[in-house]
Amino acid sequence: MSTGEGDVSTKTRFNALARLNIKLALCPPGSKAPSSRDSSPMPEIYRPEENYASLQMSSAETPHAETISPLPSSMDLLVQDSPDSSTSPRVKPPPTSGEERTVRKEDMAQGKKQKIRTVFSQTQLYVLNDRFQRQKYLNLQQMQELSNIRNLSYKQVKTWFQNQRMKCKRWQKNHWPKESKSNSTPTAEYPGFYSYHQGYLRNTSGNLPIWSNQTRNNPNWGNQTWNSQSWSNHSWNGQSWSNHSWASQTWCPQAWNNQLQNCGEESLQPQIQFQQNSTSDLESILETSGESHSVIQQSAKYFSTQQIMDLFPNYSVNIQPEDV
DNA sequence: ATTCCCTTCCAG
DNA sequence: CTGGAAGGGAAT
Repeated sequence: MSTGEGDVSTKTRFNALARLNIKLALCPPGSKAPSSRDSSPMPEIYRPEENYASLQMSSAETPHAETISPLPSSMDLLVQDSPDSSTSPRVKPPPTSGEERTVRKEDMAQGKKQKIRTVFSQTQLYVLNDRFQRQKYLNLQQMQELSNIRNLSYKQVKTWFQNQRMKCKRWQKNHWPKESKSNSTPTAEYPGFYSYHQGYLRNTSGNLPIWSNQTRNNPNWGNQTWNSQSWSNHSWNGQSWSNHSWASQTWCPQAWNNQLQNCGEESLQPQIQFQQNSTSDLESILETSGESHSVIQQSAKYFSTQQIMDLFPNYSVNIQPEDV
């Protein structure tokens, strides 16, 4: 734990992108997308210092470097993020100089460390979910790349994926407790994706403010139609994920490793598919950086200004300061 | 090193 | 109170 994440700064591909210096004129649908920028002026998330430095982002922040408690392993966490929305990943209400909300001194005294619960932004969750849908296990490199996309630490990505797997697994178990010997792939309908009540994402009830069904999706969700091939050539240059990782999944190997198997087929169709060819991943697209700017333009249709900035921190986005 | 699994405990 | 990020332990 101490050493924990080996967050090697791998942010390089963005440099190329940054040069493009694409400027977008965004017009959020209804100009009210995630208006709820509300109170918290500078949302932020924790992230390891390793990455922290390079991505300048709206550096203006760092207003009050949240003094994170004496958390040993959270020492590597820094606060910083771009404004996103109401769900802004703000962390830990400031200890409030004056009234430390009784920070469980007893616990601290007992050696218990104070936890800080990060709240990921919508866009971060979107990227993560988007990836998780088609890939349940990431190798080191992939996690690092993913973490760089949105200023998350490797550790956070890893933890998030682990938690997602457990959540999905739990959900599945509850929904097919009796695996009627059906050896076939347990088509789970894990509705967990996009059901983050904290944000606007919410698929379960068809309440998708931002990236609602933009059509453009092929009816084959959860089918290995486009998925299978897209991932097969996506190369797992990582080492052992194929062997060790998913082979060890005892409870439901097929569902998991199936890089394409997504836990919630019909339940989560709303998803933006910028280009439904080789890679539909936001991150993947970004990495290729070639046609990235079209992607951004695309995304501008569905994301709010803040979200765009959130997703493409290194782009100079021409935004209209529409905030409340 | 990773994973699963359970637990802890904060944020909403 | 719940959801979920993170801590920690055991197994691999």
